[in-house]
Amino acid sequence: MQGQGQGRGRRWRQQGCSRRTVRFLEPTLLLLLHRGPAHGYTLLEQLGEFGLGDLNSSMVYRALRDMEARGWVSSAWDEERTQGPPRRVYHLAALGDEVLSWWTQDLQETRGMIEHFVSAYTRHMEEGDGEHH
Amino acid sequence: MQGQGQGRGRRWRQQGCSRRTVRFLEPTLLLLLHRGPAHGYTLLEQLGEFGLGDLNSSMVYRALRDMEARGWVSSAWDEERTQGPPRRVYHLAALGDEVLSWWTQDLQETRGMIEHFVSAYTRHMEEGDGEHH
DNA sequence: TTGGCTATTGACAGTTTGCACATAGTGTGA
DNA sequence: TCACACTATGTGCAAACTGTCAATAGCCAA
Repeated sequence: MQGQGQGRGRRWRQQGCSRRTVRFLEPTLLLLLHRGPAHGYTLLEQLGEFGLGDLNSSMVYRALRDMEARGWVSSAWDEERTQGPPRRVYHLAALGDEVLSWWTQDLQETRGMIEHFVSAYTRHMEEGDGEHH
Repeated sequence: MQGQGQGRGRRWRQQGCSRRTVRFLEPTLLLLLHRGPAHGYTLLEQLGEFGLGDLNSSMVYRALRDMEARGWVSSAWDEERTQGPPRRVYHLAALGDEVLSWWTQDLQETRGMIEHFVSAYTRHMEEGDGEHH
C-alpha cells in the first residue's frame, strides 16, 4: 500500500511522523507543564509516554518558544548548573491553563468525530459488504 | 482566551477551520465513495454528515484530484448531462479500498492516544488538584 | 442578455514541517 | 591542553500544505 504513485499530486505522509503527532505536541506539553515547571530537554524525554517519542528536538523547542510568544507559558534561565549549557525552565502561565482545558475539550470532540467515522465504517462494511464499483 | 498575543510566534487557529477538519477529509471521501461512485459536488454535500460541513469546495475537489494522482480513486466525465457543466464521476479504486481500511485503523490509534491524554488529564486534575507553579 | 444556479479548476500568499546544522558549557582521557 | 563525547538549546531553509479568491463554463428563467 501507501501508493505515492506517479510523483504527481501531493506527497502522502512522506514526512517523518504523521500529522497526528504534531496535533498532540502542544497540548501534551501543556499537560506535562501542569505537573510542574520543567526544562525542554526533560519534556522531550517525557513525550514518549504519550506516543510522541519520535519527535525531532527542534520541533519541541520551537513549540515551547511559540507557546511562550502566545503567553501560554513563561520561561527563565535556570540558576543552578549541571553538566551542559544553561537550561531554560518553563512554567505554565494562567493562559496556558485555560488553553489546556479548552484543548482537552477539543480533543474529545475529535474523538467523537472519529467514533462517528469508525461506526459509519463498520456499519457500512457489515451490511452490504462490498458491492461498491 | 485565544491569546494570539504579540503577533510574534505562529498564529493560532486563525484559519477558517480547524486542522482536524482536513485530517478527516480524505478518509471520509473514501468512505463515501465506498458506498458507490459519486460526483464531487454530491460528496461535498454529504460531508456535513461527518461534521465537515464548513469546507470550501476547492479543498474537496483538490483532495479528490490528489487522491486520483495517488491511485486511490479514478474518475471519468459523466455522460448524461443535467443542468450545469459536465461532471466528473469518481470511483473508488482497489488501492483506495486498502487505504480506507488502513486509515480507519490509524484513526482508531489516534482515538487511543486521545483517550490516553484525556485520562491522564482528568487523573492529574483530580489528585493534587492544582499545586502547579 | 442579465443574472443565478450547478460544477470544476487555477493561482497565489501565507503557514507549517522536518532536517541539517550551529552554538555552547562541562567532564574525560591522552 | 587538545580532542572528544555528552547535555541542551537555537537557526535557516527548502519543500509541502492550507485556505481563499477568482476564473471558467453550461444550463435555465425572467
